[in-house]
Amino acid sequence: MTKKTQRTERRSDALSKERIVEAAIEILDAEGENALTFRALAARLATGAGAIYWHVADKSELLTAATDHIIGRIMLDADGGPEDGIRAVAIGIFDAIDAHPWVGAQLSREPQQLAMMQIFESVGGRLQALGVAEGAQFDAASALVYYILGAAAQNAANARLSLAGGDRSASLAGIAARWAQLDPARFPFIHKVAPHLPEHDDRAQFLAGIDLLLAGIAAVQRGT
Amino acid sequence: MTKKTQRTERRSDALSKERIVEAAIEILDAEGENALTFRALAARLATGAGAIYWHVADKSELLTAATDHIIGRIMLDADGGPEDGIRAVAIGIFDAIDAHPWVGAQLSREPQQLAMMQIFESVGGRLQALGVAEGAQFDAASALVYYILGAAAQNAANARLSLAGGDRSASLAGIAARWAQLDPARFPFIHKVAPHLPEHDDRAQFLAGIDLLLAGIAAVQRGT
DNA sequence: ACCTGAACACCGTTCAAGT
DNA sequence: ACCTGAACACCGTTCAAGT
Repeated sequence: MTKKTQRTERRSDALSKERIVEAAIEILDAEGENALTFRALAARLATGAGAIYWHVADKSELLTAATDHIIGRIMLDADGGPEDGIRAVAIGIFDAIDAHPWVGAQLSREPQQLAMMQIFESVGGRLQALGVAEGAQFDAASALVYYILGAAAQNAANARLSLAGGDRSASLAGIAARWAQLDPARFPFIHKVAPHLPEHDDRAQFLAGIDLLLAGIAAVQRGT
Repeated sequence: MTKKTQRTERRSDALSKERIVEAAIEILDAEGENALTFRALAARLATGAGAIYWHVADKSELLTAATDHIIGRIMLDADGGPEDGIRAVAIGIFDAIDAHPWVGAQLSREPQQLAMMQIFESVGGRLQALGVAEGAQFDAASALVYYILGAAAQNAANARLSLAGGDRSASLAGIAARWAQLDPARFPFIHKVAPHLPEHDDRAQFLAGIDLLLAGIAAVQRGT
């Protein structure tokens, strides 16, 4: 019969690393990497800037945790046979970085973080299932992971540009225009390719690269 | 017969973009990315911080110019047949980033810079010489460039770690130790691979990845 | 144990003033 | 035209002080 029970709502939101990371992700997604400051984060969490340091060592740990959070979720639902599994992992990462460009930058900044290890493990394990020779597995896994991260970082950077200047097809057209300005004598290949850029599908091209690597791995395996 | 000609030595070193970029490269190489500030740069050039802005728009342009400077030199001396030329370009970039880790980070940050275009052109042109079908050239070139940049960024990050903690083999051993601590049930592949890490050769592994891609490109070409 | 918020040291960048 | 250096706005991080 206590009428004045815990009417104070008990701030269900006592600060925690998890809540901090979630708020950081919201800021990163909505306003980009530059907008994530401890002051902005503290304001959003309605606390002092210093409070965050009780739960998180520094900004680097915050970004690492945010990246692990995103990638960790992805890695759960990659399925299918070994080859398709590798494609699924790759596409999962690609789409995650499309949705959260800052993840791409962070992955290539901090190679020892858990997210990287998960990617490496899930690719490597599937290569084993694919029957790749023991001695070749490490190199093959590295190649796939390097490729995935390289594409990820590039896409993150391009997304950053698009964020600044309009939509995707507009910014592709802008890039094509810049390419066309390069000296044709010095850059013949780029000139030949530039017109195809606006119609070009990042995601399909990314997958094509994965398939090239898988084809190379298969070719080496059968001794071609 | 003017005795007091220009005895003032005429500071042969009037500020210029080129001198600024060179000084920036020296700081980046010697003390890392964090050490490059406009104040440090001004001090080294014996001028005011603001003077630099007369020659360079901002820090981003400075890093872009420094990166273009390094990569531009590399691209001149890649030689050999088309396949070997691609390997030479790749190894040139790898070694450049080994010597200047900050280049690796910068390349994946600014994909539209001249250095990237040169890499793309020199890889793409050689694919054409290799006889890769028109429609497959763009994807193949992208795959190679993504891979090269991904490996570059990872190596840059690892070099940053080594710079902090001792030499390369020591830091590889450190990484192997961290890998061994991961849960073996969740990370069986990493556990199998960890012991091979200390004896492992970054550069050879990087080249192995290039060869996988070239093998894949060849396989697709002959329709396998 | 956890939070507050002022303070510190340090940035990139600008700009009035000099030559 | 080019340089100087103080000033501005803004960081990450620390820490004495509170509850």
